[in-house]
Amino acid sequence: MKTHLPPPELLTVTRALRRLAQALDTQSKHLEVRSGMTASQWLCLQALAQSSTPLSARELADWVSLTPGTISPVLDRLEAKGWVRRTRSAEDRRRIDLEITDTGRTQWQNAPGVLPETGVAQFAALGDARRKALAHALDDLTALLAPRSPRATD
Amino acid sequence: MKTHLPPPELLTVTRALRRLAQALDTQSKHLEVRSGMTASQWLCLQALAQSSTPLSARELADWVSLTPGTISPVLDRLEAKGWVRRTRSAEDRRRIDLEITDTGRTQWQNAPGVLPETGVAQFAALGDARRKALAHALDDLTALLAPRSPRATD
DNA sequence: GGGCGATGGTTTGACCTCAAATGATTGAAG
DNA sequence: CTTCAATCATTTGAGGTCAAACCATCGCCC
Repeated sequence: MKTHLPPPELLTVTRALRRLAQALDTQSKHLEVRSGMTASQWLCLQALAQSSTPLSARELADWVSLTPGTISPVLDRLEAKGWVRRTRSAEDRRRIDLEITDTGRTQWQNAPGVLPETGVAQFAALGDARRKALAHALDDLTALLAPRSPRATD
Repeated sequence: MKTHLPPPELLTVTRALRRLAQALDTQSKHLEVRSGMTASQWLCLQALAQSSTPLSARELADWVSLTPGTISPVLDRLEAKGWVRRTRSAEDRRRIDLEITDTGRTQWQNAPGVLPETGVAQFAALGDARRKALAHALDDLTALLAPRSPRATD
């Protein structure tokens, strides 16, 4: 029996999460018109830009916390724009080696991030302690609500 | 020039937000197989269930923080299942009066929420102060990152 | 060498989301 | 009364997301 009725804060949390999710989506669209890349594409580029070695599709998917099926069409678009290179691996012909191209790297560097800039600026302007507190609280909440860690590697 | 380089907490925040967004999506799929309704559908039902008077499409859209164009197909599916009723308003024939049906209400009441139950339980089990603190922090962050309040009414 | 299960990537089907375009209907201004 | 801009809902087009089905390839075992 569900004795404990839900605490009132739950509504607040739900609302806030929805708004955040929506903000992420909105920023993604904004990013798209400004830089020609969506948030997912940005994230993939980031992962590839920061990796020293080529990634396989699964590795990239793990890195950005998405499924291989999801990033496949994303990579199609990135490849079409000439921002990533897909090459079949020589050793294991099932694998695809993913690499960012030079133009892809440039595009990524010049693009605004996945969070709205004004928000980021305000966040950065907060005091160090306050920032840490917010980040920590959000992390805690994430641990509660998104328990299945997408990366068991840490 | 972007003088202040981003604070390190930003990466944490970004990651956490992505995981939360993904958790919401996952829960939505889960909700779908368990109750035959997705998160958006659940939210629409909730709004209609809690409103004493019929809502127009725009009012409902505002309430759930979505656009009219988004909820239109959602309502199609809810109507097809017989969980909401769409009736053209008599006074203003442009308007659609949206109402939840009895079966819709029952379905909504019996469905798990839009947040993963285990997470909700853990959250509820926290101390009152801790809960409030988390909710408040999340709210602050939302105010920063999702400034365009969808509801100026409070 | 010939199966055969495991692994890697892609495709499919169903849904969500938004901005912009469309079609109806209203209300106000001539 | 007619017109015309504003408002309401829906449709369209482009993307994202997942699970599950699919095909290719590898590696092992006989």
